[in-house]
Amino acid sequence: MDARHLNLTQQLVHELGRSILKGKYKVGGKLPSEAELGEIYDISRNATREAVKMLTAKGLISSRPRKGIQVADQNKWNLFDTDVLGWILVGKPDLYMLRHFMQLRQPVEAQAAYLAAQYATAEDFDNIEQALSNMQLAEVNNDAEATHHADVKFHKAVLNATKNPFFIQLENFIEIALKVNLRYTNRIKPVTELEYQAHADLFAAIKKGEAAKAYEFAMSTQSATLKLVDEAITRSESEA
Amino acid sequence: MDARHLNLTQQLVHELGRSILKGKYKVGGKLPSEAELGEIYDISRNATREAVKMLTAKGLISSRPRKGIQVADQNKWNLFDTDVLGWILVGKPDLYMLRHFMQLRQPVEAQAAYLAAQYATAEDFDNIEQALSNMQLAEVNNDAEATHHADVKFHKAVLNATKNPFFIQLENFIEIALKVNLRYTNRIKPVTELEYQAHADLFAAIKKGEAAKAYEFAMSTQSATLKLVDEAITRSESEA
DNA sequence: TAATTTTTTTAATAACATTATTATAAACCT
DNA sequence: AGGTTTATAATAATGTTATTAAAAAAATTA
Repeated sequence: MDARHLNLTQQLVHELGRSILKGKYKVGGKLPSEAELGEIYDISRNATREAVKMLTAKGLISSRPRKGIQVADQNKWNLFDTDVLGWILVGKPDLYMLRHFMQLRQPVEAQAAYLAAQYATAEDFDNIEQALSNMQLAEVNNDAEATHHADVKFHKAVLNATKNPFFIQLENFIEIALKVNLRYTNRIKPVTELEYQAHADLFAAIKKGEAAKAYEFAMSTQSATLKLVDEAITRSESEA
Repeated sequence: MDARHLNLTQQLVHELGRSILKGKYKVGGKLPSEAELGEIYDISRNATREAVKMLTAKGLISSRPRKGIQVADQNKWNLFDTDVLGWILVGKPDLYMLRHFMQLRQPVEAQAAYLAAQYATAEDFDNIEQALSNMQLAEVNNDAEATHHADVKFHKAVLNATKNPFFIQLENFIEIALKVNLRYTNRIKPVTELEYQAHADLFAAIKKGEAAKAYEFAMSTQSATLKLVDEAITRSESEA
């Protein structure tokens, strides 16, 4: 799991980041002091301090003299940070989390499709098309992993085509959203067919520059998934 | 400008962050080495290193042995980080940047309104309503600053009402978007009337739980602004 | 109760040793 | 000779240790 090529600081950042998102350290609760952390993980205080600073920069913790290091309020967390998103996966994403992802993903994907139809270049078309053919191939071979991979690539390519740095930045968000989705796919969406066709239709609209149409395609696809998630939640709540 | 209560590390973080977003250090270009930075800003190497780590955590720079500290690719920047967003303002946001903001803001606000209509609590209603009355008062008094302040508060209250951490996190994004907007308001939108009414209509829909209606209200408001920005860009491009 | 002292913890500096990376040059093979 | 591999040296970050300063909470005292 842990890449050994990471330097000590980054190793500790990931260790603590994961721990916080797993709930080992509670929101508002205290972490061990600098000295103690250094002791526990057997690294110097300076390396420890650097890790603390990095986590502070990501909004996960705050550290003040005499108060020590404490987990910050969740609304301070930089949820769009690649690392933090990754740690969410390591944590315990549930159906509610999946809904949160989908609630944002829906309008983002739709608008991205709209913008892509307006701003995509020939290179973007190539990228999207390649992801698409990979997806088709993977589906024919019934290769779930390859399908997922192509899916991620497709959506990233669309985001890239928007030429909007905010949407491009959301690549990470979409990637993690897809991973969380994957985790629940069996439960909420038994049928994985027709995935390719929906993506192909979206691409066709983008390539023709039909922004409104692309928007509607993306919107309805995401809307369908969101509906499934809502239903799954309703189901699980009625069971309990 | 610089708050003196910030510690040295944070002061340097802001100094360098602003410099990078102002373009003083170009993307892919090199910053002074750790030792040099310490020399320049007259702080120790440890404090410098901590600042470098924080900026690394925000995706602005990367530092590797022998290569030195260099400005990372823009697509690595954590654009949704509060600090980074703030530094964008200090930089030179132009109409294109405003468009980028609006392109994302539009669907986010619309979806937020939709979700708020579903999930808002009595407390949320109070918060939104209070912002609304502040806005009305400010408009009557022709107090631009107070209007802006109430505007920010209104949109933050709506985002909060979604109960979705991702939307709540986007408070910063919306706040900066509004500030960038404000900077261009005179140029792109000479008439600032009817602001209150649009917000009041949106709140009414949210309070009645009419999600689809709230969505449409927000969408059309944002759409109108985006259109104005698009037109302003077309105008300025035809002039040049 | 209010002011003061103590104690804990981070903030900051300094000096030093290590490791990783890259450019350069030397050696080595066709 | 030309190209490839292999040492080597230079550079800059990485990491450690030690010490002092400042801040803030808690305990003590007037």
